[in-house]
Amino acid sequence: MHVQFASNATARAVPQGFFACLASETESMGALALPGVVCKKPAGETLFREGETADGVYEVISGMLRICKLLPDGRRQITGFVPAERLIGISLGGTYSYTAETITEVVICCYRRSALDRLMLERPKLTRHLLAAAAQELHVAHEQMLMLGCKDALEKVASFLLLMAGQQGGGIDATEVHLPMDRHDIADYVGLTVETVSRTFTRLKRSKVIALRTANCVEICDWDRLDEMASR
Amino acid sequence: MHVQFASNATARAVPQGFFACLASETESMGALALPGVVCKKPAGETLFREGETADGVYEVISGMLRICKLLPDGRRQITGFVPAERLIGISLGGTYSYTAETITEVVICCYRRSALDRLMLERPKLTRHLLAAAAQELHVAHEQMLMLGCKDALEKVASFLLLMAGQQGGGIDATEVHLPMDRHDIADYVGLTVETVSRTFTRLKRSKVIALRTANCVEICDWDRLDEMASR
DNA sequence: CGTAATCTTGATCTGATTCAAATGTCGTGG
DNA sequence: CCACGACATTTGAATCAGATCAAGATTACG
Repeated sequence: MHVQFASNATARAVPQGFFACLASETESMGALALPGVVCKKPAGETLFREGETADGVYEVISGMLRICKLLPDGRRQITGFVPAERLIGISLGGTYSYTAETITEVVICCYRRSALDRLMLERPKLTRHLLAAAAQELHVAHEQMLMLGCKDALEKVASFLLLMAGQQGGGIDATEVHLPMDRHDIADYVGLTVETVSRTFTRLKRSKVIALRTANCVEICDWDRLDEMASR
Repeated sequence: MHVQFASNATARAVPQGFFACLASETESMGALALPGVVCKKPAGETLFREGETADGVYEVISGMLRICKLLPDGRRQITGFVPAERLIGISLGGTYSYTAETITEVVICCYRRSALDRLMLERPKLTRHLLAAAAQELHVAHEQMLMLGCKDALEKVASFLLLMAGQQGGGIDATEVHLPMDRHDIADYVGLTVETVSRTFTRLKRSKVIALRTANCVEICDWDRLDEMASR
């Protein structure tokens, strides 16, 4: 496969869904060369900022990023956490409409927007795959709006935990959920303050629905009640 | 153009962006027949519900719809108001992830998912157009999350008014903004109660930033201050 | 007109924020 | 290994923005 590795890249993980989609196309296998560049970034780095010209689409291979938007006075909304196998940066306008920052060390694969644009015209399936990804993102965004607008603190935190548990894969009953982000990130995601998030965690702890191994490792003890608490 | 008109259809408006995209494709103009069905719906009707199998994509020709999601206990989040020239129902999963209801009488054009799916493989530009629409929706969704999670009542209502003013087209300085939805809809959109929305309107009125011709016709008197109040 | 709905206003209550301090965790260097 | 400091998390007490409950005022409509 025709992939350039950047500076400090690791070859251990191979891009999954997106790349697979490209590889499986029967037509013009010879000209497959989508110039995806795999590279590694340390935790706490900015991949791109809201407003910058959107010249790349990224696939997360391992690690986690946060997507956020800021108000002029510094208030921050985290609109999503992006785990492995997901794309970021689909925007198709001239500029990114959000900022992407690494939470952990990540390995990502970068595709240049210009190359993608060219390919999309030749590869209907690629475009459809991107459309599917966008539709999925949109679905998640709608769920989050429901949470932000309607739910109270307990419901928000419960929903957040279930979301994390879900995207941690591991299937049902993988009771150990690891939270790579800090309380401040969680707070900005659910639209509460750090203090309220912390209080809510202890509330869940006291009611024996969860247990905290460490501050960022949650054991879910009672899935059914957590589900109820999330109000769906 | 090959369009069927349903029962009580009006021919006055011709589908814009989406249709135009199809028509402008050079290839296979003969087989252009995308079976779009134009029809009229009265106010207060449900176009489709969250969870139903998503078998259609709709283009709004005139009028306005609301997109909403419900919690089991009836709490409602309106995730968007859809004006003319916009698409609803891009989901690509098996089911709609939200409910669409008419606020005013609307004229819409319905495209069957199956037909669209077939066409997408032949028409890269169509798929790209859908992708662009999805990306735009995603951008708006992110803005709304920022609003729901970070802003206070005044900022929310100000943002809402600016959004409505903006999508009312009419260019800048079209100070008359018509609000086809009721206060309850607005409340569920910005994540407040009807009472708080009402109080906020009077607050804006007293500070001479807006004036209310009627309950659903707002005159924006001071754009700059409204802009500040929205915090961007 | 009169009735029902929507919208506005007022008084009170409450969940979340704010401010402040204590506790816990981790890495560094003595 | 332990002491120290920096930082994240938790807890507590006071305050406040928005919700709730309860009337009025206004508009729409048969």
